[in-house]
This record gives sequence, C-alpha cells and structure tokens, in this order.
Amino acid sequence: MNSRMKQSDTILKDSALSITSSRRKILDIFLSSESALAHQDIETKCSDQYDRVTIYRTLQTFLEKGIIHNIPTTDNSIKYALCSDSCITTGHHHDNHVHFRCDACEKTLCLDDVSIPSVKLPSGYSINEINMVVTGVCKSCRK
Amino acid sequence: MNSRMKQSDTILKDSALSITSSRRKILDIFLSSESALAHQDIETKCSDQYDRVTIYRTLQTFLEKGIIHNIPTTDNSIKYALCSDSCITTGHHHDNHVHFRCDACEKTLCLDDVSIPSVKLPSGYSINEINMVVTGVCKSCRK
DNA sequence: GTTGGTGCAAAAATTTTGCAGGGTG
DNA sequence: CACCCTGCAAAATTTTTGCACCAAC
Repeated sequence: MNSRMKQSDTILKDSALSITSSRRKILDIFLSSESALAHQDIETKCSDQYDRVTIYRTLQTFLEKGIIHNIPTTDNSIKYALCSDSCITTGHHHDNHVHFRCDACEKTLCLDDVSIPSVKLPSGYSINEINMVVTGVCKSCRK
Repeated sequence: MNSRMKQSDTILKDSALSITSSRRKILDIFLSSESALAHQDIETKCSDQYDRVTIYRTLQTFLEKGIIHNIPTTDNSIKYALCSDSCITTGHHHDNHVHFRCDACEKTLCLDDVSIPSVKLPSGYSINEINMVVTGVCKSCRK
C-alpha cells in the first residue's frame, strides 16, 4: 500500500470498494471521531452533503465489508464504529472489547483496551459473539 | 396481596397502575413467554386485539415502572422482557444477568442464572449499568 | 364524579426500493 | 466502455402526538 495515500482510500482499496466521494467522506468522519456514531450523526456531519439514502447504503456496505461494526443499544438508535485493524483484516468480525455509553455526554466509546471477560453459559449453548455495553459517566464528564 | 389474584393484576397493583384489559393481556403475554419480545411480537400475540398505539404506550409505562426492561440489540428492534422479582420491587433497575440471542431460532433469552462477570474499566469511569448479550446457538436449537 | 387509559386519525420520522443518470476503474 | 454508485422519487414501515370517548377507582 502506498503510505502517502489517504487512510480512507487505503481502507476502501483493501476492502475492494471503489473510491467515491461519499464513501471517503463518511470514512473520514469515522476516522476522526472518537465515539460511535448513529446514522443521524453522520447525516449531520456530512452537512447534508449526501443523500440520506446514500448514507444508508454506504453504512450497509461498510458493515458487510467489516469496516465498521454496530454496537447494541437499549434505545432504538443503531450506533456504528470503526473496527480495529485486526478486525478489518480478518474479515470475520469479532468485537472483543467493551463499549461504554456515557449518561452525561451520551457518547458511546469503544474501550479498545478493555477486553470482555469470559462467561460460562449452561451446557448446550454455543457462543458465537459477545457484546458488552457499560453505561455510566466517562472520564471527560467526570472531571 | 391476595394470592388468588391473577399474577398480572398483582404486578399492576404493586406498580400503582390501574388494571385494564390491555395491560393485563400484554403482561400475560410476557408472563407466558420464555423469550424477550419485540413490539411487533406483542402486536401479533394480541391478534390485533389492541391498538398499536396502546401497545406503544403500555410498553412505555411498563418500562417506566420497571416491570419490564429492554435488551440491547444490534439490529434496530428493541426487545423487552419481564424483570425478575427483585428487579421489580427495587424500583431502580439493574439487570445483572446475561442475555442470549440464538442465531437459529432468533429468540432472545434471559439467562437469569448467568450473572455478568465484573469488568475493570480504566480509572475515571464510573459504572451505572452493565449489559451483556451473547449470540450463538441455544440449547433447543442445538439438539 | 374525577382521573386516567384507549382508540381513532393524522402527522412525523425512519427505512426500503426502483430507476435513470453519472462517476469509477 | 462496462459496471457500480448516487440521487431523486416514492412507497412502506415505524413511532409520535392530539383529541374525544370510555372505563377504572
């Protein structure tokens, strides 16, 4: 990969996606955001530059390619976040880190350094994926 | 509480809610379901006996009273499940059990016996609530 | 009888789908 | 130049809100 390439372009190339203006923009938004984003957030950050439908389709594409993952929420909003590098390259997606939702700033963060503790299920259950979402007050709001 | 009372009536009384036909019905549906239910599921099980709007409002009321809790999902459907007894009486809601979503039958179960392992967050974060959702194949589908 | 819950109607918001035109490789 | 992506239009679905009537206590 050409290291002078934009990071977003590299990611798109690696995922065998054609490089288009909207994909680049949306990817850049994720790259520069430290928190998970809802469809709505992306629309706002695009300053309505792109059609709502395009955003739906782009997020769908990114999900399928494993570029982003979605985070479970208890409200009905789906949040998306960039996958870590390892996650992108493996193709098959496994989030093994904890997600944190701050009740104060309402942001959802990926705590990449906090791995999900193992859990023992009753016999008969096979585990595919584990999600853990912690709510509380984040470091920034605590200050 | 009169022990000959319907269980649903007892729950409603304890939550200081007036007993109405729809509330009773919806509560009975939860009481007799072993898996978490989406709004849509409830509508179906009501055989369209009640207005869609009533179901929205009833679920909202139950949530506020702590009779049911909602379970995080990665799709946009919100799932609801009955709270355990302790949960109802305390008022303030804490789910400390794991939820399991089966990829085969697509049901979401409360694994009441599996408590969520503790997790250590970086300093500066305070924890309010923890949700853990495991996906895989459940006991019944495994057979 | 008063209060609060339900049903109906309608609006608002979200998500999906089809198709023609335009950009990417 | 062939194919895929985007934008626009429209439909379908989900959720919210207002109001008059009816049931619960």
